[in-house]
Amino acid sequence: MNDPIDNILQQWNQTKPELDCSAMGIVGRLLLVNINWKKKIEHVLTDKELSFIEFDILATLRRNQIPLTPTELYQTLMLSSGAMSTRIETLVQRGFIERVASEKDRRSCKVKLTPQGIKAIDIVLDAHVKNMSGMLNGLDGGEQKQLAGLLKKVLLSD
Amino acid sequence: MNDPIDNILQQWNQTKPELDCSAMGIVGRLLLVNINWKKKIEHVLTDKELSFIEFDILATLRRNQIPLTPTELYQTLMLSSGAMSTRIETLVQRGFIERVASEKDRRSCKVKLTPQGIKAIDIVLDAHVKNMSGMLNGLDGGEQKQLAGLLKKVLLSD
DNA sequence: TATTGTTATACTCTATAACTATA
DNA sequence: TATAGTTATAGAGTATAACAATA
Repeated sequence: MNDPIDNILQQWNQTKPELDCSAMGIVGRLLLVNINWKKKIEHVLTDKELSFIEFDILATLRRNQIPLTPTELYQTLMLSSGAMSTRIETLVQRGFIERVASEKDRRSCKVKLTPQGIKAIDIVLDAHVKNMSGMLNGLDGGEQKQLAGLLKKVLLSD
Repeated sequence: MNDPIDNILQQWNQTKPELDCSAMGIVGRLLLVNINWKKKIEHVLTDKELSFIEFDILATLRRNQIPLTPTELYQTLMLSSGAMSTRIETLVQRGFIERVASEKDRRSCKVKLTPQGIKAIDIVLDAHVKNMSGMLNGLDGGEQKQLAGLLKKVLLSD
């Protein structure tokens, strides 16, 4: 059975037979799976009126249990400070988070989930986890473990 | 050995022990590998003054061997017609491609690589393939085949 | 002087829809 | 009427740098 990448590799093979496409077969497939999965994830999040990065901020706060500074957040989520400020502000205005002034350092603040924010992220998280399970339906349990292991190996080799 | 996702899963486990994180371990790792790999790919392409989508257009034309219409291009590359028009125009102005008027349908045209465009994409492609091979250094040959197979299975189950 | 966080600015990229020409 | 491709517009999102307050 052929997937979309098989067709691309076949075209390359006909055009440039000397080209070694083995790496392209892996990288191309991973990028394509990423596109498909991201669409499915965003579909669930949009349903709850959250962007991917907004979800990431709320989820990061939730699983850390303690409030984080804007600096910690933009470093964790690989965003500029300015972009993080904007995101924080819109989440504050929607009642999901609040800024708590620091007592030790008066330049700084902690970003904290509101009770409403906790409720919202818990609901979205539930839908998100179910959604991800569905995305993996094509693999059995053993294959899922295998895939996780291979991806982990790639991450650790970076 | 722990990767970044292990830490996230551990935090979730402490915060919400009832949450089944097995799917998150796979999806999270794939999204993270995608971020890392895309950065590396874009580093090589930027070096040659090409964006990812510009590279994709040139590569699509190269491996198809025959010129394609703008419509075929934006459908293949999942872009709007307007966005594709803009991309085509900048590539024309840089001498990589040209529009050839269709004889059969005077509304239409074919987008064709110039000799300079072919030379450019061939050089970039070479660097790109080498780059991708390097990205897979952490896996041996058997593991690479395994990963390709698992990703293919995911794509075919969508 | 350096750092925290915000604000102002400008830039890139896109989708949408209006538009032209042709089928 | 429908379609191919372009153009005009507006929106989302970002990084950068200037900025104010504090260390």
